[in-house]
Amino acid sequence: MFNIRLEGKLPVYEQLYNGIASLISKGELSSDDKLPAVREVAKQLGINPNTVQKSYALLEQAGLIYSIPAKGSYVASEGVKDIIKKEALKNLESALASAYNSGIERAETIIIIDRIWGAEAK
Amino acid sequence: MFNIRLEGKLPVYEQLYNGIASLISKGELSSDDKLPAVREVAKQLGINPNTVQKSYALLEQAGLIYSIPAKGSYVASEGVKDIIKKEALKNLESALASAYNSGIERAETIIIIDRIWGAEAK
Amino acid sequence: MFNIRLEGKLPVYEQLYNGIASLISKGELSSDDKLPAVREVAKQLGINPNTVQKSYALLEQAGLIYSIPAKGSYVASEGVKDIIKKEALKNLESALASAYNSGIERAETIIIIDRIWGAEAK
Amino acid sequence: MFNIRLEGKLPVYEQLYNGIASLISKGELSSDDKLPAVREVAKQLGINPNTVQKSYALLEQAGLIYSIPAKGSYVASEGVKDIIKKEALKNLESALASAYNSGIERAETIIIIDRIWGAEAK
DNA sequence: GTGGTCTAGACCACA
DNA sequence: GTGGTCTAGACCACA
Repeated sequence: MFNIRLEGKLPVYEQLYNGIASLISKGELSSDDKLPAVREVAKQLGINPNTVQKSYALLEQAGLIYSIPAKGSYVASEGVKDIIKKEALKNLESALASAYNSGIERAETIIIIDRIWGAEAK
Repeated sequence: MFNIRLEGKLPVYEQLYNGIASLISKGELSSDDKLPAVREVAKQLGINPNTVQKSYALLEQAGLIYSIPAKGSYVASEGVKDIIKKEALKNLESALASAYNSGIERAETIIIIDRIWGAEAK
Repeated sequence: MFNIRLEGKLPVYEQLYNGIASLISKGELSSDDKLPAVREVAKQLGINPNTVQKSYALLEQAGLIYSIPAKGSYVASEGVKDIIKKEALKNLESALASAYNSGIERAETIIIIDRIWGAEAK
Repeated sequence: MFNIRLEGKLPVYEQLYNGIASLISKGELSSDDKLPAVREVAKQLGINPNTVQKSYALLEQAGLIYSIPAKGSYVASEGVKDIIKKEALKNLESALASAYNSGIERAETIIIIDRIWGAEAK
């Protein structure tokens, strides 16, 4: 159900968190859509239900989803995308400031940006 | 002794961590340099010694400084700057990826970059 | 709730860390189990909440538990027992090597082992 | 001068600490023997002088050596071997207790012991 | 109620 | 004087 690749060295629950947040901001998951059950996701991705549970808990804590006990978890309604965007912006500013402080050059960050957004943006 | 401004909503111990890491990567603190005592920093910045202690503990854990009880804390020796830079790069890539995923435009990130690095870099 | 004795000269937060890790590897605490609240443990053991907080933070850092603010702390999911065992084995090998280097006799270590594991194991 | 191999994943300063402590307990370094200068050791082992400095500081703190500024560092006189042995014993007991707690079998520890002390001890 | 942060202040071992 | 540990107690955001 979830088209999410787990890879890299970040904690699995964090990758899953980011993956779901990404699906929401891309519009592949809309307000009030039901998320697949914790056990479902666990089985499909081959990870432990507790790990999925943790990601869901963090998503709820961040206001991106809401859970109704014994019913399921749903994408939150009010301006979810904005919440995600704001959170991402905050992290970005913090990471950019740290990068600047540690002597990383402006040019280096632009290279990463072009790689991610695609250089076509020229 | 430390020229560090504490502001914003990040935890104080985290700001202090970043501030000291920044001084190291800027070369204002070099390998072998002694850091001011925990209580010294606390008094100067008007914060609690425990908070400073926490920052120092995190810096030691990250390999940026080492502490000898009853002696003091010192900037670590082996490639400290590189450690800081690598850590910052990893955070940056992660934050940029999240930003992209959440629909932030390339132009928006450039604006932040210009604000931090200074637009003169043109 | 926790059946843990605090004694000896190791820091309290370390004894508590070891005690909880031990409960997990003995199976008295299983994946997904909720740990008693920080304040709860503090009251029961007669120690300060901050000290418990420190132990919980170290356990989380070691990947043995995970904490969700305003929810609680839970035993981590993936192979917690293995993590504990591996860590213990590493420490053991290191300590035994140091013991050998410092001239401790084989017989002396066996005496300690018999005291801990119980000589009945014969 | 020092016949010490640095390898494995322990911090270098810790390996150096253990190596020197081992030389002392084996009698290859005796009371009041002069240790090679920090820079000497650093050059010979290809590591940073600060790292050596840290090991020396820890050895002094542990009472194994004493340093006379501008003269050098010397192996301590009173019962150095006993100090090392006591410290090793303390670590050993702690590690064995953790091993027991985490479900490691008595037999497993004996295997390691035989490997280190040599099975000839039969 | 819960984890997390922070202050104020004490004590310890060690140099 | 120094790093480190600990108590007592407050406040915060969040559920």
